[in-house]
Amino acid sequence: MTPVSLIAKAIVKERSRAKMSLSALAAKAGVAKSTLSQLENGHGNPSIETLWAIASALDIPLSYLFETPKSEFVIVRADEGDHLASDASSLTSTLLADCPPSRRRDIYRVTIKKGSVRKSSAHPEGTVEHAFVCSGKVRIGPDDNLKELNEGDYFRFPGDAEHSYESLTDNSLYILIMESPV
Amino acid sequence: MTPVSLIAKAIVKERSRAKMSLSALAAKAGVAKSTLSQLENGHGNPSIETLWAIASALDIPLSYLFETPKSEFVIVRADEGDHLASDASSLTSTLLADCPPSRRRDIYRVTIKKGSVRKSSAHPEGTVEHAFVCSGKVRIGPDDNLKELNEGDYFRFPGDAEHSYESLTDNSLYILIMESPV
DNA sequence: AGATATTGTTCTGTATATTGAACGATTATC
DNA sequence: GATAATCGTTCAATATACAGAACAATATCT
Repeated sequence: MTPVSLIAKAIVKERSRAKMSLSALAAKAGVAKSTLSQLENGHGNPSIETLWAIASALDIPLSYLFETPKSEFVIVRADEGDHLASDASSLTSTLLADCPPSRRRDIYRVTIKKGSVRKSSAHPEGTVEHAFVCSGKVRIGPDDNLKELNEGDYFRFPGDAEHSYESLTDNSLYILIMESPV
Repeated sequence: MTPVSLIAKAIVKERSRAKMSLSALAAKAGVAKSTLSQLENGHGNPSIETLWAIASALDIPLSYLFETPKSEFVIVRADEGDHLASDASSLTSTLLADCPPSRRRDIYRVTIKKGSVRKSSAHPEGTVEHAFVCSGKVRIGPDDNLKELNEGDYFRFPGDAEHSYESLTDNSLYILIMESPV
């Protein structure tokens, strides 16, 4: 995959997300329509300033033009996971998620009490959430994909749909990592 | 800060890290020395293919040419932290770390037994580690900045120096997030 | 020391990215 | 239904990024 074709796809995708016409984006970015048109068709070899102008007009950081997205469910139970090689047998380490390039990963500590259900509306498209339960038992996930997690369980799910959190024990503590396209 | 000046600094820094001469890098990347020279001096407006070639020759992803690093210690005790507003009082959420642009954040689950001390040599410059203790008590951090962490504690520290992990209880479980410049 | 590479910078010709206008095709407005 | 606006593409002219050679300065040889 050549860099230009990657960029081409990214621009097309972002422009449709921003609901802008090619002409409008070109005008806002201060580049010629023809330039943008060629770019979106994967032709040419744009300069960095051109890309910068386009990214700014789209309100996204430059690096977002190089990423390749993905989104899926992953659940790793407390006793599961690919253990990494470790010289000391007293230590086991499991890679729960490797980070795609150019994404934000904000880290939260969350405590939740039994009784109420915490609803969260859909985050921006492409958002992914990672939950890791430290103590207690929680029911979590998109409304059509709720999972029950025990201590040590890890769950990754799309955050760009309505989802909820609920504690099934008196108190629950979990780490929430909110991953969003920058 | 203009994009070209950012790129200029990044290339200079990376080239010195790779211990390459300007001529050697230009040759490996397949671009003229003059082009590279101008770039490093912040002149011109490079095309994406030129940057791509240089990044490849430096063995780094393109997006690394746009980042601005930082590194510091942060520790948030179990009962500390800036709680975010929450409609339901049954839920408290604390932002432990917001993610700088263009960095990898790989997530690990780690269990460690009492007795041995797990040593880790220095990771690439700019690496930051986040540790969140789920159960047990651990002593963790760079050798000159070891911290004792209890359940619920969060600790962020530079990973580009020698550091170690040790369990002070029979068993400990913590989440380790390895943040690296990419 | 003398000779020879190698360092990074500056210059000029050429290739090409960018522009602005003209284009037909669609959609909106009256 | 006719007019007007906007859509995205294609074309010629211009601005400029790139390659290659010449350059002085430093480093590495015999």
